[in-house]
Amino acid sequence: MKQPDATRLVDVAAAAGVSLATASRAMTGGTGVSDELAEHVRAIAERLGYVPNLHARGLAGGLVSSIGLVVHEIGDPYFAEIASGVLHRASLAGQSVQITHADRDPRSELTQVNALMMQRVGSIIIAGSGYTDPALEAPLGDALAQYRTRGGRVAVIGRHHLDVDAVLPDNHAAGVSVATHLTGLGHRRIGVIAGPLGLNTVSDRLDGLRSVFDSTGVHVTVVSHSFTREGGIDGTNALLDRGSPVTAMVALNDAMALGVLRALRQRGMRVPEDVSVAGFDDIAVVSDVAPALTTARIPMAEMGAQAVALILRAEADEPRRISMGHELIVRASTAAPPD
Amino acid sequence: MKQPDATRLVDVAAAAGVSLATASRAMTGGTGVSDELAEHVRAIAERLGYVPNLHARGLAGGLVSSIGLVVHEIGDPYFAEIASGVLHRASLAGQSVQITHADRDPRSELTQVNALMMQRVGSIIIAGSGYTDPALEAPLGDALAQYRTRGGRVAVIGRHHLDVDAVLPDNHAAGVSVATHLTGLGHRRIGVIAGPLGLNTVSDRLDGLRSVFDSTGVHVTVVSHSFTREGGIDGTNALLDRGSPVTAMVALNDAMALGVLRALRQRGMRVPEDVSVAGFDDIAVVSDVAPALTTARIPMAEMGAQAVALILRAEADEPRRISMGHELIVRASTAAPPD
DNA sequence: CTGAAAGCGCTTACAG
DNA sequence: CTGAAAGCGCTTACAG
Repeated sequence: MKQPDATRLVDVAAAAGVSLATASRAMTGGTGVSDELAEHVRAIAERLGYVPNLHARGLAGGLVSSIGLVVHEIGDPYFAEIASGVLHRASLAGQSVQITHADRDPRSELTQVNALMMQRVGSIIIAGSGYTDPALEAPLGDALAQYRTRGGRVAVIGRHHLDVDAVLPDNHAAGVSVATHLTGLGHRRIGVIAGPLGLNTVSDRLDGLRSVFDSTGVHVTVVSHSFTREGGIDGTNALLDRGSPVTAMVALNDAMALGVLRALRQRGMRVPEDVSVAGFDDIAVVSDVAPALTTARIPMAEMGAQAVALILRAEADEPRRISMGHELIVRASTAAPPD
Repeated sequence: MKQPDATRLVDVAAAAGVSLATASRAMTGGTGVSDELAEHVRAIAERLGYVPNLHARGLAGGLVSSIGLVVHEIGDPYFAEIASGVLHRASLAGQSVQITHADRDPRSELTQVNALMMQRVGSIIIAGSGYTDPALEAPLGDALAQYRTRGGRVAVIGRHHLDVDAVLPDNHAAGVSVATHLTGLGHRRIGVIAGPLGLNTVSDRLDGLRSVFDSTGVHVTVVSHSFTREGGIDGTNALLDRGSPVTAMVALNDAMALGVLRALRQRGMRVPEDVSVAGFDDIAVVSDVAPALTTARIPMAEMGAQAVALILRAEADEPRRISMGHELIVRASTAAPPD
C-alpha cells in the first residue's frame, strides 16, 4: 500500500532549496512567490516526476478539483452524449470526472449527490430532468445548499426547482417547432407518446406541442409510458389499441420514437405514408433508422460542455442560466397525412 | 471551504465513549473490535450523520476505494454500454467510478492512467482495444506494473500485451461466425470494411473472418478506415469506387456498419438484395436501422461488470482471463447473393 | 517574497 | 479487544 518511492513536495522543496510552503505556492500557482523561484521549483518538480497527492491536497484544503456528474443511465445515448461533452471540456480544464447513475429517482439522486459530497468533489453537475413537483427536489436542494456554503459548485442541466446555475434545453420551443411542422403538413389528429408527466422535460415539451395544437384545433391524444424505447412500443400499442385514429405521432424523446417506429412496423403501418412520426433530441442513431427520423435536435454534448463552463466560474450572486437553442431536423419520417 | 459542522470520526468516538482507533476499526469493518461495540459505534455514527472523509482515508491508508475507467470515447455506444455495466456493478460494491477519455491513442492512454494513479484510485479498468504492436503498450505496462506493486488493481477489457487481469471478448470466434453465416448464404466475393489494422479488436475479427474465407475460396477485399460511422462510409466508397464487385460487406464494428448502410443507400444499392451487410457488437440501435443489421453480439455491459468483478478480487499469482461469448444475431441485412 | 508551524481527518503499527 | 500516538502529504494563516 505504501509507496516509499513516491516523490513528495518536501523532496521537491529540498531539491530546489526552498521551504515546503514556497514549493506549495509555486506548484499551485499561488500568489506570493517570485516568478523565477516558482519557475525553478516547477522545473525541479518536473525533473523529479513529482505528482501531487490529491488526497493530501483535499485534506488540507477542503474540496478537490474534480467533477461529479449525475446521469440517469450512461448507456442511454442522450446521457452518453452529455457525458462526452462534460469529459471533453473537463479534460481541457484538467479536472477529473466521476459519473454516477441516479436512475431517474429523486431519492437515488440525493444518495448519489451525498456520496459525491462526501468525496469532496469540487463541483457537481446534475444531468437529467427535474421534476414538476417541487417537493420532490426539496431534499436535494437542501443538500446542495449546504454543499455550496462549503464552496462546492453546482450546475444542473435541465429545468429544476433548484436555485443553482443551469443549462436550459429549449424544450418548450422545440415542442412548438415539432407541432408547427406537423400542423403545417396538415395533420389534425395527433397522438403524443409521452414519458412520465412528472418530469419537466416531458412537461415542457408537451406544453410546447399543446400551445400549437390547441390553437390549431388539432385533436390530441396523449399516453404516458416510460421514457424509453420500450415505453415507445407500449405507448404506441396502447394508443392504437384504444382505436384513436391518428395521422401523426410525436414521441417525447428519440428513444421512445425508436419504439414507436418499431411498434408501427410490427403492426404493418407505413411511415410516413400511413402515419408520420417525430421525436426529440437527435441522438446519433436516428438519422440511420428507416425512415430517418424527423426530430428536434437538442445539443447534448454542448450542454455538457456548458455545464462544465458554469462550474468552472465562481458562483455569481444570482444563479446563471444558459439557454440552449434547438433545431428542427426534418427527415423522412414526416409527410402530409394520407387523404 | 471549511465545514465546521461536519462530524468527524473523533466526534463519533466521543459520543460513543470509545477511542478514535476503536471507532475507526468499527467503521471500516476492521478486525479487533467486539461486535457489540462495533455495532454501537456504527449506530452512533449513523445518528450523527457521520460521513467519512475519503481524502483523510486516502492519505492515511494509501489507495482509496474507487475505480478509474479509461474508455476511447463515452459518446460511442460501445463504450457507453461497457461503462453502464461498470457503473452498475461498481455501485453494488459501493465504489465510485471516474471515467476518462483516451481517444484511442497510446500516449493519451498513458497520460490518463498516470492521472488516475496520481489520484490514488484503488483500481483501473482499461476498456478499448489493445494494439497489435507490443511496443506501443510497453510504457503503459511499466506504469501499470509500478502501480500494482503499490497495491493498485488493474483489469483490461480486450486483448492487450499487458500482464494483467483481462476480460476477453470473443472476437476471433465472432469473426468465424459472421464469415460462416455469409459463406453459408453463398457469398463468394466479400468486402471487409476494417478499422485500423493495428488494433487487436480489428486484427482478431479479421483473422476470424479470414480463417473461414480462405478455406472456402472466398475472394476478399479489405479496406481500412477509421473505426467509426464515417470510416464505414469512406471505406464503402473506397471499396466500391475501386470497382471491386462484392455481394456482401462486413464492417468490423457496428458503427462502421451504420456507415456502410448509409453509403450503400446513397449509392442506390439495396440491402440485402444487391449486397448483404453484417457488423460486430450489436449496439442497441442496430436492430432499429433498416434493414435491421445482422451482427455478432458482444456483451458490452456484461464485460464491464466482469471487469469490476475482477478488480474487486485480490490479485492472483497469474493474471486471470475471463472469456466472454458472442452470439450471431441474424437480421434482415443479410441474405443470399443476387444471381 | 519567504519560512516555521499548525492542522486537515483518518489508519495503523505499537503497547497494553 | 482497546487505546495513545505517530504519520500520511499537503495548504494556509501567522510571522518576518
